[in-house]
Amino acid sequence: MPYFVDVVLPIPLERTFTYSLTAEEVVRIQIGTRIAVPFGKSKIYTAIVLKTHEVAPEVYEAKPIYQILDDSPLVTHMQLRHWIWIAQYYMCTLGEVVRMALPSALLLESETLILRKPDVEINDTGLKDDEFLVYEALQHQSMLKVGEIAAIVDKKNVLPLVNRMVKKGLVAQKEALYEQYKPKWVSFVKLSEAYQEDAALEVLLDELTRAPQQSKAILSLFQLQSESPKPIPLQQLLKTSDVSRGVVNALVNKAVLEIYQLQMDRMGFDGVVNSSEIQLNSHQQTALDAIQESFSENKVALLHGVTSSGKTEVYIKLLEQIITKGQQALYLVPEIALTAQLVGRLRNHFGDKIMVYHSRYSVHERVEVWENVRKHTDKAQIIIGARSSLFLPFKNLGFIVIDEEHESSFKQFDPAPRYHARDAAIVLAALQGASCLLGSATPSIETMDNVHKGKYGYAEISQRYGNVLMPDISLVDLKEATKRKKMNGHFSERLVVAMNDALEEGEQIILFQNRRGFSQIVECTTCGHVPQCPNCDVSLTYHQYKNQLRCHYCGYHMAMQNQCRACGSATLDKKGFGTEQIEKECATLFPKAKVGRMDLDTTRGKHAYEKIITAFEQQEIDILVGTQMVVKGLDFRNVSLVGVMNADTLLHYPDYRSHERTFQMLTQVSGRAGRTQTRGKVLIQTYNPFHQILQQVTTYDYEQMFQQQRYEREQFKYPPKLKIIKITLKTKDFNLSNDASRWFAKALKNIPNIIVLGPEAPAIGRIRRDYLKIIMVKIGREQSMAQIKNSIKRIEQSFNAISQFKRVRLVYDVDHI
DNA sequence: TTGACAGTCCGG
DNA sequence: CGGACTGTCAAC
Repeated sequence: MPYFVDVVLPIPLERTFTYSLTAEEVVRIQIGTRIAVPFGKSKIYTAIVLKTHEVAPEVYEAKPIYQILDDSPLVTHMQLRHWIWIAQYYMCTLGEVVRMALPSALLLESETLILRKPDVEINDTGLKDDEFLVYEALQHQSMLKVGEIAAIVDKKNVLPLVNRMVKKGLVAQKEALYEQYKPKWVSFVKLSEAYQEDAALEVLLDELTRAPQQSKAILSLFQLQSESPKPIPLQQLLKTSDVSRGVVNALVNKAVLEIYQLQMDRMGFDGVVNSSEIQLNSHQQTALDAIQESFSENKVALLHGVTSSGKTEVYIKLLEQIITKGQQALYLVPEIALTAQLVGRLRNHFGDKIMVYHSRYSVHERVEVWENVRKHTDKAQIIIGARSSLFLPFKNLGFIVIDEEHESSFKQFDPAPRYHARDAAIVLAALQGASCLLGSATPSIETMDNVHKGKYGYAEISQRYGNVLMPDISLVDLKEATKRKKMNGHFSERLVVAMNDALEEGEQIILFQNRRGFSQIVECTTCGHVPQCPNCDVSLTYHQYKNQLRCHYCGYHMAMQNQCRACGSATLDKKGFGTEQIEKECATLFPKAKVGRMDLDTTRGKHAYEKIITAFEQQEIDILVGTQMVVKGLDFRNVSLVGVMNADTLLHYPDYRSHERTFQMLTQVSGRAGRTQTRGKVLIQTYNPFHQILQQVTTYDYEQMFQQQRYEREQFKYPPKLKIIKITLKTKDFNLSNDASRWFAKALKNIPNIIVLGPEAPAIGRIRRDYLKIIMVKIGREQSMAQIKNSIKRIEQSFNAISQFKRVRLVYDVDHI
């Protein structure tokens, strides 16, 4: 009887693929097992088993699989169900979800290797230049990867070259699968069996009197043993005793010591746990009760607590309860907020019951977290992570908390799946029967709307922890200040005075400059020419750290020019009002103060971010100038003044969320001020001091902001009243992009009960040589999303049946932010 | 997404 | 005419 297996491959194809299995293989495979399968002419991919059966495919012959990769399934049923939901809801393929979900080290792919043939003798004249280059390289290395060959001969497509050489019998080709994950082994030392008894030991020490280094090593070992019963790493012994590895080796040869290996996780925690019980104040306790009440009704709950009201303590209480029940918990944070501060605080409380998971981790570290979660080890009781931690193989998930719920970085933008981690987390919680808590000082309109509809539970903390007062926020009218010539660069007189006061008191200052003005462009002051990206419709931006001009969208870069490309004059000027400029102005205005800067440029390295934060915490920096980054959940005790350089760029951002986002951002950044007894001060510079949103920020009127925004969204047909699907068409041919997008929009308009807007060219009309067109589809809440998505997919099929449209790529973004 | 294959463009 | 490049199609 033949057996078959249906699998999903980590590539953007709708279909599943069927392979044949032997009777012996079929018993080793379950749903969720990884198997390696040949795909196409030569590639081998990792696939996930969806089902095994005995129905032979009719129109093709199934290939046999290559290899079974797991003894037990790597992916749980629950995960697969969740992933299928994501693929369906966000209109992408299951394969794309799989690629995103699995750490890349678990997704082995074959690589073509080019090998030297041992006994090939060649007269060099028979070889072409590039062939000779490859041949020569192979005399030094026994094998080369395709990419390496491309680098050697400096060509993009080297496959024809390789094929030619294989045909000539110069080289051989091989497909190899790499096991990318290598467990880390650490050496430990212990005393041999024979010397465990005291008598034997005494004899030994006597013998070693003439080998002082060796006895020093033994004594250090004793010392370490007495300090802790844990295994003693070899490295630690060497360090404590300060003897060389040779000395230890000698003892091993004498059979006094033994060295053994243990597999270690790359991430350990060896700090001190301060498990003193957390005491909630009455506001926190009331909130906790309300949350638990919602949970008992199986509702998602929102914790709406003003900045520094102590939301984290409430989370910790709930986390404690979950892990005592023997369940796992997930603590989701926006990518940027993964600061050492939060992790440190939770580690301090929970010790090594916590693991952290996010994209800055190496592939190895990610596999370790994956395995610990899958086995539900003690270390993986609580996972703190960015959005991708939703995809971990939880066994018994009891609780998800989504901190800073309103953050738009929870929505994935570029590669599919374009999912919203908050929404996907709520679905995951429902699947797993886990409770789900959203936390924010400035909840999103969507979430608050769900509260008002009674769909979500609600808890509020309106007092700051320790009854610290909310900062005093005032607006500074830039128009007025400019008219009266009271501006000094980008600083109003009021801001300068306030800063001087703060500095005199020895207090710290944060200056917030939003990202819009971050990048510097280069302009010729003679002819006005600004260097453009050749592939995209954007100006190149200047990057000081490499003295380069770069494109944000495609990565194109060139060296900084000395002369204008258009007119040849050497009058190039760097323009743009970024953090760097503010930093410079600060240095002139406040020569005695130490100024630090935090933006994309200065936080490039792995630890750069932490370094700046630490320097600021330890008050080595007086004034911190930063972009959005400074807004996120940081706790600085000594900051008494926050200055917002210009609120208007935030406000006038052209999308329906700009007002909501301005409120959130300004409220959050204000929250950085005055976290101790002195009342913090916030100065917001703006040309529109009478703008509603700014007024609402100064009066902390969330409710009014919410009511007004919800009303506006309803009037102008935006979420939460309606759902939005953004469809982007990309193609290299401008006319085609017009024709195709018009055709598509026209077809969409035949779907009843939806609103179709566009096609329209986005602000940046061309990226990576592709012309872009955008069509927005708005769907009423009462409509069936699934049905409408099906109709859209059907239109896509007819679209693709038109031959000229085949080279237009379609991108769906459901719940576009 | 990848790779093979066909069609097309370009310089010699 | 070969080589490089582009578009199109199938993959189990």
